[in-house]
Amino acid sequence: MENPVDSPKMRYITMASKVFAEKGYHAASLTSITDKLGVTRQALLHFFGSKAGLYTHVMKALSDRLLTSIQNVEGVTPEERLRAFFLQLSEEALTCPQDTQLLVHALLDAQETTEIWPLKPFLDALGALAHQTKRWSEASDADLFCWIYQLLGSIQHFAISQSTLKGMYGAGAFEFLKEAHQAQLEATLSDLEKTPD
Amino acid sequence: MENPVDSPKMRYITMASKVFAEKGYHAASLTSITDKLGVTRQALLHFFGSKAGLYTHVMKALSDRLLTSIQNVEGVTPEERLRAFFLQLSEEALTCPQDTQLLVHALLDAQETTEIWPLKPFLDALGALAHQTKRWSEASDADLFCWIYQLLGSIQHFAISQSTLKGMYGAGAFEFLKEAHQAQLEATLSDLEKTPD
DNA sequence: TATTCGACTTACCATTTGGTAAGCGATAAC
DNA sequence: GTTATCGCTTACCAAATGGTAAGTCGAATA
Repeated sequence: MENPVDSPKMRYITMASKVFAEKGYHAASLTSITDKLGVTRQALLHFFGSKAGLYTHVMKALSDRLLTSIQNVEGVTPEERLRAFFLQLSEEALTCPQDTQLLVHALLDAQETTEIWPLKPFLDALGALAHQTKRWSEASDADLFCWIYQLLGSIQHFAISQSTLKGMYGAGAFEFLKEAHQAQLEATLSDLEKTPD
Repeated sequence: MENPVDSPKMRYITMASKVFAEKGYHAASLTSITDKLGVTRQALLHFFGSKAGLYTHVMKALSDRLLTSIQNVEGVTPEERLRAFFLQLSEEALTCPQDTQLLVHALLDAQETTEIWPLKPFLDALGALAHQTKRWSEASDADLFCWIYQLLGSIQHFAISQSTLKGMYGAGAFEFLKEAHQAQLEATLSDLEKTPD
């Protein structure tokens, strides 16, 4: 099984991911994707059959990336790994918000369409990791999940708000917000050292 | 100045808000809005000039609703009012996620288009209220804002994830998640009674 | 009664959309 | 040398989109 990153198919998925992330599924036309690649629309249709087919591949790639990111995170103890994961996620969501945008778009679109849940493996893996920490080993699945989801929510919501916040308060003020956001995240993560009440 | 809720213009804005919330700006066609109203597409164009014009009115109405919701919240002390506001927001985001979806769609679209910031008055009012609490009276604007935005983020992210979570884990399991989410929110809000470290 | 005006509608249009059908040129297999 | 396959392209299409222009029709106004 060959899966080179520079194969045409992969190049198309990569570019499509960018455009879908920026504009969302409906606003992203096949032409707007292929224009940046120097090929015609039909190149995409040749490989993926339809726009929906392309989107499925894009979401699969996103799912794989998310899962890989949590599997490859550095650290010895579960606490270290979980902490490192969230810090890494926060930084990437701010510097390269593509995957976050893709994911939030998918959440919003979920009501109309989706039948598959590309982020389930990711969430399950994250839950399994958290469950190994002392803080959450005894907790209920619901409590654990909500703690995780709260972190994800505040990180991703802040990330997709970037342009809006810069526009409202200025790029300078946003730098302070980023620092405060980071500090707050680390404060929440330091709870991992504690045992439950 | 007359502004009855059942004027044609208002009916159009209300319905357009629903459709824009569900599908987002690009996927929502004028026809998909007017079909549910029993009028033709041109009725909208007559009142609002263009689709973009309609969307502007929709966002203005959203902005007004958000601002009103914080001004009308019940409670005597700032702590009570802020607490009540977030609890009310969380409940409404879950039972009637329309405004939340509208807002998140707007955040995602912000990079391409928007030049106006409909939620700035809302955020400013929320910040002003929080600043009156003992917990935050001495804090920096950035720290205060991030605390608010973290709450907003987790509430709204959880709300737009509703269908996805139900699809992934089942409607029954989601009820437990909702309880845990609520409990977690109240725990965070109880921090308001404390003074800063 | 005549006129204006608001709230639409019918008719029409250019553009863009996703999708189908068929073909083409280079490389690889036989 | 012929054939098949891969990775596309050109040509074409029906449907939907936002938008313009002009007209209709009832109620308010003069």
